[in-house]
Amino acid sequence: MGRTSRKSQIDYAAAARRWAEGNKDGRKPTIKDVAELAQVSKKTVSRVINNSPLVNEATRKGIQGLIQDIGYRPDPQARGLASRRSYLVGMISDNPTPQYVVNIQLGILDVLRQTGYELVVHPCDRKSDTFIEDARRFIEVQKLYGVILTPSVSEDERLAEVLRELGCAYIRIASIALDMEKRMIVTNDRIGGREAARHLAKLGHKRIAIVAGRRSFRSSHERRAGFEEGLAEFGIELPEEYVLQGDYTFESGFKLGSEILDLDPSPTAVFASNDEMAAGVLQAMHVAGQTPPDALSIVGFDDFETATRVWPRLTTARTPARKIGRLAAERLFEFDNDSETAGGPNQTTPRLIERDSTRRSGKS
Amino acid sequence: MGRTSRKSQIDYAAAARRWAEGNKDGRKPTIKDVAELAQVSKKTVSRVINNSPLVNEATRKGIQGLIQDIGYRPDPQARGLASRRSYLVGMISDNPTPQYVVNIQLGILDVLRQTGYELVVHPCDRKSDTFIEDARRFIEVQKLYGVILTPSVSEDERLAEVLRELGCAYIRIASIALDMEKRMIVTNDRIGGREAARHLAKLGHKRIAIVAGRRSFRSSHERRAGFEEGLAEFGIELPEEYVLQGDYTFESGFKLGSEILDLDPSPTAVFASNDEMAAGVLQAMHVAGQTPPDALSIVGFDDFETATRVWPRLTTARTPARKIGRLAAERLFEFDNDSETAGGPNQTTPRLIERDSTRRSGKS
DNA sequence: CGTAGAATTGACACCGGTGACATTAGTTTG
DNA sequence: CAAACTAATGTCACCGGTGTCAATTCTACG
Repeated sequence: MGRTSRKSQIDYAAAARRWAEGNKDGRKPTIKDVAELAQVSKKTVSRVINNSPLVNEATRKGIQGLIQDIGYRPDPQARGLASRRSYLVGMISDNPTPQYVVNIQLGILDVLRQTGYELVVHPCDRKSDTFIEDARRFIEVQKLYGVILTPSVSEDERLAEVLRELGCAYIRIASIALDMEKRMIVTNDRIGGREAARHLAKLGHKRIAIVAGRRSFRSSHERRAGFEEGLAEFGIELPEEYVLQGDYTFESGFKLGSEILDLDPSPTAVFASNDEMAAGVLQAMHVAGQTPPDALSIVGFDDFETATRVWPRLTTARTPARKIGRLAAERLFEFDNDSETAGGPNQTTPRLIERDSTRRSGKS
Repeated sequence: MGRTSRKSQIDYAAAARRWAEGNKDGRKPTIKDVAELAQVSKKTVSRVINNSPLVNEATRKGIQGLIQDIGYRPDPQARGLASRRSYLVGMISDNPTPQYVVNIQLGILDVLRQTGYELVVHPCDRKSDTFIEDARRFIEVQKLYGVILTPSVSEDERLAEVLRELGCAYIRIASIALDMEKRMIVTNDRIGGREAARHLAKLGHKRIAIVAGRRSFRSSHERRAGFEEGLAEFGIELPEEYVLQGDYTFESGFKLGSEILDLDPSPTAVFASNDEMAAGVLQAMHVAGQTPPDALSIVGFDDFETATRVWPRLTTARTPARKIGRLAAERLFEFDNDSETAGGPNQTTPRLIERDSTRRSGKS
């Protein structure tokens, strides 16, 4: 290999200077300009842009330099039109927690920044009856390169079906594997729930309640299942009246928090399956004149900002949202591999962050 | 006007049926297909799509129906390529508060949804030395239709200059008018600061401190200025030692909160110029064993989620973020008017929300 | 009724790239 | 040295629209 270029040497630097000269009016260079300056066809420049292996090394280097020098940027619209794709990645979400959404976005962008792709955000309402239709149009019309789905839309099988049908790459972020490995980022909420239970059990708590999220959410189910597993390890029962049904909102946490106060025998600890509800429970305690963790230890889930803003600061299982976004974007770009397995890490594990809302049982 | 179409009547409905017949393979229709079915040129269909007035009413109606029936959607890439524009709106932000960012996004999307435009998010770091260059590339390469700038990037004059130079429509969200009216959404933070002061003064407080934000932020300056105005109305002095310099972060609020405790004579109230810092002050009180508003009334600013999550819930001046996003997007689409004035409302005013973190001075 | 002016429509090149396929040049093989 | 490859590059139509300007059809009017 390593044949030298077949044409007489081109002075690319000189070509770049020539361009600078002849372009006083500041026109943006196109592929045609590059081709002419480099004395090759547009197609060869196109190959360089797309890292095609079918280009002589010397030619490639020269053209790359030229592109740098004159500041040529391929037009994504033209590229997309011709190749029936786009350089856009969509994020479809219906999660009401800004903290989560923004951090996932940031994680995705950490990766996209290096690729020249852009992120188009698309919140949605899964309950709308045009939801699937709207999403389909969005994906089809924009010819999205890929889509990242956050909970709970990520759990929607109809949407996944549409994505497959359209041949669009996609990654589903969820708490369990709902799809082929390469299409999932699994957050292992079950482990987080287990850690929460273990933490409280180790602190000597026996009467522990749970404020659960909506049953239809996988994460809610997983967090609870993990929690029960953790309790079981310590031989702790979870009586039915200790299971409070919330919906991940602060308000539901607040309401259930008051109910906890009426429980008899009263629990000494609660696991709220997200921070919002934990904050709600906490506030209910304050309103009732209690000061956790005196009478009640509280563990949350997610470690979003709220966890450190409230007092006492919440012990909570951290969901590494930004990292999740990053992984999702990374996997998205390896999606075209033919196998079903992921091309890299596709799991994250919550870690328990101990703060001030939990303490040893009995101490007061 | 109202001349009838010159060609013999076309049965558009029949044409649509014919399409459905001949398209068993589910190909997406293009403008060419529509044109052939309607027996007009592509250009006429193009005119219909773009609401050109140069189309006979009957023809327009027929083609519109046909487009509906066969589900034709113009390709934004092709449109953009030919007309040297795009159907993308950018949001450039460097605000660290997820609550704010997401709500602005939602507001923008409320408007975009009806237009077929999509939102591309672009967080940035104003301190990076390639910031301007990066932003320019983003805007130029994507040929953004318009850009919405949130504080504090919205205050960056270099960026505004780039936008103007590129002929890109843009809206700056900021607390004072920094630009032509049609390019601004003004949030009137000064009024919010004034309301905060009035509220505390009316409650009988005389010794009131302020936790200010970074001096270089306009909002911070405005909030403080308004606050001082409000105090002045009631003849209240703001001694220098009552001005604590923070930076809008929770941590700075926390740190300054402890310092407030050491002040002598100690203030009976504080105005923290955003909720994050207010929450920090509040937490510092808790850590010191105090329970606001007993010894210290606290007023925040923004009314983001944090305000209602902490205990006591914060009295605060509400920044209607989603509405701000909505207004910004609306104004963006009226941008092409030749005048310098805004085509609709371009101001919002914070409203004081009274909660539990403030009370009458002296009561304890 | 011929003609000017307004209303409508069309022809065609072009936006800036890429796909499919052809071509050319250098290398290896028999 | 011809044949058969391989490597490198080019040709040209086309992606799906829009801009420019010309052409056609009406309507109004002298």
